Amino acid sequence: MHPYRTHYCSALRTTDAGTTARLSGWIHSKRDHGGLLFIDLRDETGITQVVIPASSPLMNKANTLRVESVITVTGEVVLREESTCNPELPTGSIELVAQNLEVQSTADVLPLQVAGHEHYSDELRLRYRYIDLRREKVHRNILLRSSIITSLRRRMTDLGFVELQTPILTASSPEGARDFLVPSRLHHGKFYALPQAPQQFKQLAMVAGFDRYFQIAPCFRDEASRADRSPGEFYQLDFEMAFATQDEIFAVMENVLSGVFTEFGHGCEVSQAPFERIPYARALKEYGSDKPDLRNPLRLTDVTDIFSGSGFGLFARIAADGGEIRAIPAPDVGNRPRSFFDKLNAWARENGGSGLGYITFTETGGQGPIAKNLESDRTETLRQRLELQEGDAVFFTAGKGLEAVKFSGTALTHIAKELDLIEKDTFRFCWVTDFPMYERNEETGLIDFSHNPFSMPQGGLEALNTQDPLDILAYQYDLVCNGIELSSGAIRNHLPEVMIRAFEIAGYSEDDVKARFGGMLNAFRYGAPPHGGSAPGVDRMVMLLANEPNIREVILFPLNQQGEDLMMGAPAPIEPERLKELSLTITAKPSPKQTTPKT
RNA sequence: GCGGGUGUAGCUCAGCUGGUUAGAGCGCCGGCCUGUCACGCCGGAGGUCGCGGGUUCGAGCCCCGUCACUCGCGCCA
Repeated sequence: MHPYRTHYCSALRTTDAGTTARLSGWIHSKRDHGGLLFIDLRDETGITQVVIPASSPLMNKANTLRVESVITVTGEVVLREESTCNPELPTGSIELVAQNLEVQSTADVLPLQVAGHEHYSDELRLRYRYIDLRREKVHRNILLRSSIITSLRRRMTDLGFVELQTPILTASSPEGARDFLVPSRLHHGKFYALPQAPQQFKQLAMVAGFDRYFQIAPCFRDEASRADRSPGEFYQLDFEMAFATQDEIFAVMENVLSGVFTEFGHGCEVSQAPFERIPYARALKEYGSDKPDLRNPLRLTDVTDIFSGSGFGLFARIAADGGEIRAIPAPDVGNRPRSFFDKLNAWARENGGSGLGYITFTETGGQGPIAKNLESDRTETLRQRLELQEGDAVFFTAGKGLEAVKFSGTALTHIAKELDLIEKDTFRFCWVTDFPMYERNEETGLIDFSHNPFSMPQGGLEALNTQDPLDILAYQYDLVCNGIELSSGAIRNHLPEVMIRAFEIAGYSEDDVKARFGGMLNAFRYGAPPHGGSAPGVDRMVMLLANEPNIREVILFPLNQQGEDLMMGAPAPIEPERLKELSLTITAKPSPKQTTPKT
């Protein structure tokens, strides 16, 4: 049809000079010099400068086009004069002199500009996501995501995993989050649920004799969002292995994630196998978190014994009350002004702590409000235990229970950031292992599963029958990278009697278990292999590799913080006929306070 | 559900201690320009200062309420 090859906008080089080329793309920018018009023509691959000469009959047509209009230009590839080359562009030594210009589509005045690096509100960007996605950075993120997923698939396949598709319309599952429900038209009054994870299906695939399964799996949870947690839906690299030990599962993840992070981590240092393994109990003790950030060189130290019965009454009382005093070393802060410590103290008060006491060490011993009241031999013991010197300081968090532990972890991270101690340009992975099987529900006081109810308890049936449930650990592990939880996984419980007993401890009767998970329970009665797996989050992986602080930057069409799609207008009310067909009635929204209806 | 931040032109923002006709950059429209590459120069249009109420001689600014967006807490194994 056309006598010329169609090129991409990044294709032409000096060697193409003299040939005729045909380029299609968006008008990235226009520079009108009166008698001479330059157009930067852009497609996904790059930009080529198009020139419309003074004498050209195309001038009028081209003049009326706004940026982001779509055109096809045919013309001669011409070498630029040396002084007019653009070294910024791979195509910068040639230009296309237009002989024909076809307008494919004109653009209205844009709500946001594609060229340039202007900052736009998320609301605007999401409403016009199709324009936003033309912009270089976010477009590159989405391409990166595609490459990462391709790489994950290849690496899993190379390790002998097969990709299977599990159902999207399924039954409600008990995994903790709220389900998205889908009303059934054919089954009056009944609902499907969208899967929070393919958990039960992948386990059933193991029972079905598939040895190694994986899937880039969509997961749905009706919970609030965070900057690193998109509302509604997200993707996991879901996988499961038959006859695998915990170490074998770790080895797969270490291989795949080390590989992917090295491949896409643009030179950042990446943890190599084996990743450090930190038992849950130790993670809380040393990091105050079940998501340790190994880039942080600081560790927590328990100094409760030093303050117990000491002259510093506040901490002595907390210790006597069963609380804990935790110390955070702050090396080389002796010359910081008082305001540095005051600022940290203020931060603590705003972030869930009652304050952040400290002692600074000088040649005359401990200084500061705490040191005034603490016996000097205790101060010295403290200094020695934390291996601190003159010019260093130590911060304290004090309190009782998990909340206090978590605050100590938050403070540990904050102080390291303030002191600029967090290692840069590196991906530090670790496993957090040996999660407790059960925990006490703070509200009800009853025993609850602390993580995945389908995990195998360590010690099996005997442990369930003989130990305090709160002491039982599970073969349950998290994969953490730079303090971000990438993945949860477990060796699963594949023994019906152990499963029934495990649920019994959490308050489910055998009949409950049969009613709710009958499918899986039955399956385990016909020969089930021991198995386990994990499911690292794809979105978070891409976030880390794209170095983006917000998960929306790596999702093609993300929902906003409230879980709405501003572009498509979702969620939306539906027609009364559809409700009727589904036998559904919408009642007024229950409201805790009286609100005036909008007019 | 709760707490913080933001809301001023199509967009990004400035706007002093409450004081005359609310500004800039980009974009848009018109004009000039043959070597620019985020072209340049000249001119122009464009505003319910999120919305409602209050205080005041006077409110973009202060107070109360409300809405939207966003960050965090709760929630999410």
